[in-house]
Amino acid sequence: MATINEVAKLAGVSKATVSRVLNNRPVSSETYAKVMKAIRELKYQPNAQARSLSLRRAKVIGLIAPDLQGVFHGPIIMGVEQVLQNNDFNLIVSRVQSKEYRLAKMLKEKKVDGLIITTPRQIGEKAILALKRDNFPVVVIDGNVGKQVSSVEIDNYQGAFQATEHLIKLGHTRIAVISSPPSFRESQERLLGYQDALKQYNLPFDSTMVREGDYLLPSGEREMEKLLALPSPPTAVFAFSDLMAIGAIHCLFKKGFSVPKDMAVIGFDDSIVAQSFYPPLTTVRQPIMEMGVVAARKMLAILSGEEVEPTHVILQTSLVVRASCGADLHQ
Amino acid sequence: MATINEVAKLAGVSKATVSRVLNNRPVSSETYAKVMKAIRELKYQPNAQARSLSLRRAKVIGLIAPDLQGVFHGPIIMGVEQVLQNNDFNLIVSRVQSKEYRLAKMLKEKKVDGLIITTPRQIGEKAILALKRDNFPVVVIDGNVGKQVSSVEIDNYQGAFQATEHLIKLGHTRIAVISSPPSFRESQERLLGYQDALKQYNLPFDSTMVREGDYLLPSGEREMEKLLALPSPPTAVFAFSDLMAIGAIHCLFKKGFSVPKDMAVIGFDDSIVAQSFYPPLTTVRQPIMEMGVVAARKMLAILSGEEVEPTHVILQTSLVVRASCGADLHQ
DNA sequence: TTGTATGCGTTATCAC
DNA sequence: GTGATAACGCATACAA
Repeated sequence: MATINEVAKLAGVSKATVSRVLNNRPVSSETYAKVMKAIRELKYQPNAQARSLSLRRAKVIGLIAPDLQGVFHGPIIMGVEQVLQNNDFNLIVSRVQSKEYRLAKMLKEKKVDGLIITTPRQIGEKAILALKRDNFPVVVIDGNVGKQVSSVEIDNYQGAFQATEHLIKLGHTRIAVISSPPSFRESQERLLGYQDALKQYNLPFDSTMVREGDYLLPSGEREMEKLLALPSPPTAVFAFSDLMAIGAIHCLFKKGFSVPKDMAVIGFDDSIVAQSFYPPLTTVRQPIMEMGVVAARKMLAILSGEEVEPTHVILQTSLVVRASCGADLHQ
Repeated sequence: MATINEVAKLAGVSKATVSRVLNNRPVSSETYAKVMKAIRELKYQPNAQARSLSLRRAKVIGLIAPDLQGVFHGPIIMGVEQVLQNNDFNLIVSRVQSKEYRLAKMLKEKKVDGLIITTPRQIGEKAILALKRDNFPVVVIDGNVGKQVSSVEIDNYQGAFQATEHLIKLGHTRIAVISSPPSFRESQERLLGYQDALKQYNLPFDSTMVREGDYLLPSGEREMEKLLALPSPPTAVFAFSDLMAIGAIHCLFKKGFSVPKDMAVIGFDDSIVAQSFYPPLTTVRQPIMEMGVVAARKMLAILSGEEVEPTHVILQTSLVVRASCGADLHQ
């Protein structure tokens, strides 16, 4: 590959001048033409590494996630990459490993200009705050590490409220919940939304109605079974993930029950499994890809100096009514 | 951040010596100790960009895909990133845009050392061959661009044969196919596997039994409907994706049919939707993540000079028997 | 407007 | 074993 020196030589100018036309700085139209001609002839392509070293920025940002696929992190990657690509940045993705030090490494090596960290449960708040303290650009998705670091989250409270309210308006009074681990912040937020909806409609809160799952299908199936064994079982169940909702339905189907006739079921996420299941799942839609988009925009704003103070955006959920609760069966 | 110069100064040695300890070259144990002490004190971290510029390799490889999420490309990314991380490489992911030139750009800029390209339908054979001609390290996943470029694919023929044979052994003689677009190579390979299985068991091939879908759910539903309208409908259907198989089942359920009692349905992929659907889908499993793993290993081998001649590995599929064909209902 | 010289932070090639 | 010094390829302050 040709270098800037060869282009300069062929065009009969100094490499400083070549650099100028590359960066759209004022040059005479004649030299511009000469240089462009040489660039084309040599098929010259600037070396990104040399440029990065000189400019002290890589035009690469890193994304750290516990998982690089799946219904949650997949769309986030899509969203992030989309806006980065439109701004001529590249995206390095990395799955977080046990050794948390890897996190800071990419930044300190200057391999990336900033880091977007999603669902930083395994990483730990202190590690992220340490980065922030060293003044590294950091944006967190779906995690709470304090007000010092910019973040984008979704409104878990509101999502849970919507789901519960939907069930209540359908006439249900005994509404069970299959939750995620209580230690997760979103579990608490969603549980609060559920309880507040109950309260607002003067329905009693019954602690036997809330079961703990782990977001995956088998836990939904398992907890539904326990719910069914209750002296007074629920008539509707709100699962904190689509997969657990589907797991609950598996249990119901195996026992010969019908959905939504015998039991209304509502999920959370609106992932591909919600749309493709039969009956199509009513669920709370998380604007997942948009989280990635917003996070990437925020990172770019930080890098360009537009955003100096950390900000926190909370994206709204929306209820997607399909067939698993008995409304709008015309899907 | 400290540089190698500051470390040298603090340790009272030259930066060449610091570089030596960093790269495990012979130094006296005393100087080694001095340098390490200085490194620790300054929290020195080598600058990856400077190193890349000097070494002319970035220790980054790029992955170009039509999509960065979903049941196919998500696992591929996982597989690739896993082996790269274990070898201290980073992964830049990029969704292929209309402008194909972006493809070569990362390579020519030396932002990445090599490129893994998946499902290169939109990219075009000539663009990839052009890269190969310029001697850029390239590995293709799930695409055929000729013997010149290393590739990893799955055995579509065998997968289709397995699926068809399974249905035949279950007693079916009228087996329909919901295919993918005939222009796709894998469509042809799978169709051949289907036909050969028929032939091997002395079953006639009926062209009205093969319908064309587009891998997505609605097309499965649509084509199932047409199949049902036939004078002599099939008793089993083999869809070339899980989503189309599920679409077919949607159609069946809406018409009051039961699966597998009234119709056996088999899919292809073994994606998350196959496992979570009810009835759980019998399907042909593609070792998707493994494709990523193999591709990444191959890329590393190319870069280290181990692999000089292009090789082509074909991964085997396996039949996952669940409930949608009536066998092994004990799932 | 253009050229010269220097810096960016490494590694590598020499000498010593 | 160790230390100068020259690349690596680009951007830029300063001169001209």
